[in-house]
Amino acid sequence: VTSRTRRTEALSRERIVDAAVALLDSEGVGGLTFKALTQRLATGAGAIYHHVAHKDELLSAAAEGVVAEALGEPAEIRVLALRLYDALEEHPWLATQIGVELARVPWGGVTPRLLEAFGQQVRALGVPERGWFTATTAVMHYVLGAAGQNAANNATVRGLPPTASRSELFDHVWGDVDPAGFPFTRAVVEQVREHDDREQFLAGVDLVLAGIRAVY
Amino acid sequence: VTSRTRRTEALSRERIVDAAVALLDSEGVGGLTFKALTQRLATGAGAIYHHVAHKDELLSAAAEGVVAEALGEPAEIRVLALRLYDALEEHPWLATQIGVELARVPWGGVTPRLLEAFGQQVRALGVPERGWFTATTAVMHYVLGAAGQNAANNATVRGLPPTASRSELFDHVWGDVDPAGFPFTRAVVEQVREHDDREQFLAGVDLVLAGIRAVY
DNA sequence: ACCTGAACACCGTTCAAGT
DNA sequence: ACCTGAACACCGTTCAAGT
Repeated sequence: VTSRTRRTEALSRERIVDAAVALLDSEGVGGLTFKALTQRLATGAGAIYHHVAHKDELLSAAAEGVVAEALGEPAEIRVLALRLYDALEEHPWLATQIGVELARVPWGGVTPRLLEAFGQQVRALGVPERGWFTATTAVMHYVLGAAGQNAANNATVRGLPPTASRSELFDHVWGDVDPAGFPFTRAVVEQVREHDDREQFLAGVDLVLAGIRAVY
Repeated sequence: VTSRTRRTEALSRERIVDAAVALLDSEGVGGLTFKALTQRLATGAGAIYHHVAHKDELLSAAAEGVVAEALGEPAEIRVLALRLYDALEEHPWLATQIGVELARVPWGGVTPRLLEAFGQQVRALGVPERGWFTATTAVMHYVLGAAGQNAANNATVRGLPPTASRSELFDHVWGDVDPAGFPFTRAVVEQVREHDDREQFLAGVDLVLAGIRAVY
């Protein structure tokens, strides 16, 4: 006999983190509460604290799992960049959380993982040791920043009525910006309207790569 | 006669935002609560809501004020970068908040301000219009990412006993990272130990600038 | 050891009442 | 119009009690 809300598996850190990721994906950062988590896992709040020290650790673990999966096997920088681009699109909450992780001291799991994955490829490009840090962080920060901003835009598109055009999205993003005071911004937005987001993103990666080649 | 908790000035949006920045600077993000704010301003919670829609708007306004002041008059990219570097060091909470602002749709005041300031300088470099967006976002994301991470590190130093050496800081940042699984990260940390943070940061800016010159 | 769930301290926000 | 501050709904975390 099975009860109506039977516990399929024993509670574990892994099951808790998986449930957290599912909640973050479907409800956003605000959706991850201990109430929602205990309901989904059919357990009590204390049970979760038996596997995880506090909510921050849960968010870190969620981010690390997704980042680790996205980075996957070693690959050239453009491939790593696109994998993160896709991961951020799939998990929009990840952009902000990666920002939190990079600012965390001492370093958690996400920061060394990113540094290592991109760094090994920078080394493979033939960059001398003195340039490793500069080159790696330049790539990393561009990739995470640009991919994060793109993810936020796309998450907004999904929230608009499905008939909304790409133009309407841009008008929505543009918002209340005063065109008079921001001539450059206005020109850039008009120009981006016609470009493919992914190509635009890769152009930025190539720009940083060109800088690496020019300097080292 | 003056009462003991006299109200020096009438409440205004500006005074509220100033108090918020002061609280954020001294207590961190966690220190900005309506309780602390009402105490500091000697008022009630409702009074604040009469000038500001909700806490998010308060954080946005705080970030915009600081960013606007940091950007100041137009200047070449390296100067803008250093101004932001210093501003983030002085206001560590700003790093995370800028991340939030860049992900906000529709755009708030911070994003167009940053895009405009850097963009005008990119244009001045002679970059053709098709490269404006790519070049500007590449610079912007590197500057904000690198400066933010540096700010987080320095905020941690300030929290350590004043006798703590730069080496001890690095050991603290390094934390529990397993050297075996992260050979590149280990090498980079050892190398960064001996460099000046600000020069390191500027080297990254120059790397991106070299990329811009190489591509356009 | 692992789990339950009521209790606690704290938070952002609202609103009837005051001036 | 501007302000007061108690009340409300909600949140993360704790802990005595159960198995």
